[in-house]
Amino acid sequence: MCKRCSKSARQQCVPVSRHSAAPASDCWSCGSSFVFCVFICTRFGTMAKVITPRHVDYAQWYNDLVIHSGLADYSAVRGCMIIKPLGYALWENMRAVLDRMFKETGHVNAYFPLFIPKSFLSREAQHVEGFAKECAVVTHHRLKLAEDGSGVVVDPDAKLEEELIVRPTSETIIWHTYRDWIQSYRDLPLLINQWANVVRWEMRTRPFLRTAEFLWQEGHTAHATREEAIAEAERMLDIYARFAEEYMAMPVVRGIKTPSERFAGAEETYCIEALMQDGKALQAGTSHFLGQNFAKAFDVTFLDRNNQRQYVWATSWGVSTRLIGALVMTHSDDDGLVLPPRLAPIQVVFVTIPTVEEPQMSVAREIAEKLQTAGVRVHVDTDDTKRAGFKFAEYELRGIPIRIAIGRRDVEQGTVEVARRDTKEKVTIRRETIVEHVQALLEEIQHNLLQRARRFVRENTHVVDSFDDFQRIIEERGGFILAHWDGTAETEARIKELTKATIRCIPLDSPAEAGRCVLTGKPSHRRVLFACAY
RNA sequence: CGGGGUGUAGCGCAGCCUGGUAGCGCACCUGCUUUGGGAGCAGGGGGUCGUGUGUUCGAAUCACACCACCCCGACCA
Repeated sequence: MCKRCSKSARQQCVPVSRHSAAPASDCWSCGSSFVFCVFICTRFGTMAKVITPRHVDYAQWYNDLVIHSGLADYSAVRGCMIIKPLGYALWENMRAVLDRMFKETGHVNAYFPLFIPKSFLSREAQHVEGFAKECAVVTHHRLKLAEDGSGVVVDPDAKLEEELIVRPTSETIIWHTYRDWIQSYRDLPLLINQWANVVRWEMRTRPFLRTAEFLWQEGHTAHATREEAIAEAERMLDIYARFAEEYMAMPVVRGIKTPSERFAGAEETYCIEALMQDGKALQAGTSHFLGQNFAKAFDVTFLDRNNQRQYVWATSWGVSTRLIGALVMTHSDDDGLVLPPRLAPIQVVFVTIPTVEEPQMSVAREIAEKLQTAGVRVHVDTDDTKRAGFKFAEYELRGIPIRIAIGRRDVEQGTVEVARRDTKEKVTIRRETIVEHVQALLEEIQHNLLQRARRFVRENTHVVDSFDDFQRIIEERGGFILAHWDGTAETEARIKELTKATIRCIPLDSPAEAGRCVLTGKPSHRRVLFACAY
């Protein structure tokens, strides 16, 4: 694709080599040098999947990877994606871990309607303002056959009395319901979570990162005191951060949002921010202290121990399938996905060489069974229509942490070849030691991914004191910038205008430090985290 | 919502300028030979050329309109 004239790059003939970058060249149409993706010709052999290398075009790499790895597919509906079995299995694993963490902290699951009466969205002014522009609206409830036989049309007689909004989030309908559920301090706290889909009619979409419909969980809690609600919001943020680091191997910065980045209707928005490989930040989860805003809008009160009527205090918190995008952009490389073992749907895959020959298959099955008994998620490839080399590339593309290859020589010598996805290293080991070796290696890969990602964040976090440096770093390298800010929305907006960087958060662990605003020079008492964001 | 671009086989593209009834690579199917990093050879199947109207003896090709999608901005978990 040419950035200037938008023509596709002309196909070029390049011998098959997954490991050499696709060459860039001048645009064949307009002659500019903005071409950033040249297709690799397949004439020289099977070149099933082509992924644009990251250094050529990071956004294209991401799109190629999501499609070719089998995470997701484009759909017939604009802005909506199909989550394929691999992507969905990842989501199921994330959901299982988070669900357990929620339940361990006393939360229970429930399900509220997809449709929300329009009038509900008129209740909390700020909240409405935040979502009104991107809502899908249901106006009719019936179709009929067109009179000219051309298909079906909306039946004008089936107009809804009150239009329904497809939920962009469920605060309104949930708080409408909580009004009936909460009478007394004995009904509190109310700790409910729901796993659901939501719709936000976005202008521009990207697989997993921003789609019109997405899957998420939304927790909605009610509390008797302000302090308890704040503690809840912080506790859930902590769970998100722990999940990101311990399971996704993705380091995050915990912080609070500035007023301009705050959730519509919240008094305080907490967030975890992650840094992607291209130096852009990604909000990976949010937790909100909603104060009494929704309690007041929906008149949710309780009688306390002193028989005093009070409004309840609220929180809401969520993570979405966006986490899959975050996972991809944290660990994956030019050869495909790299999945952390704790979330990988398949942790170890067995490939026999040649294809499916005995006794290699029997050996593979035997070892696989031992691993499975030891709690490892394994897969034995029994497909006899593809060759070993093809399978190697395919499983690397799909991010499986460990591949075990068994050939004739291995059978003779009582060995197997173990290859790890994160470093691409291969070792030949004795068959008897396989279970211990694999278990240790899975742990090491998990650990290595986190360490590698932490190093990346460390090397791309810059403490900056002059606006010149600020601009230069944002332009040349990206990454996180820790700088002083005078605390005003005007300065925040001005910096965004000049650099496209926004305040991602005010880090919770940032120490008090006297300084001067990087733009205005006005006094500041702590550094905030800036970055260009997704 | 502004600016640009593209619609031809499942995917990626050529053909269009200069109208004559559609082609290439991959994928797919069959057979043989291969098999320690995306196999080779031979044969084969598949397309109302985005939609509509017009010009013409004749339209993938020219004109107009419409639709869809993509990219770049503004907006956003």
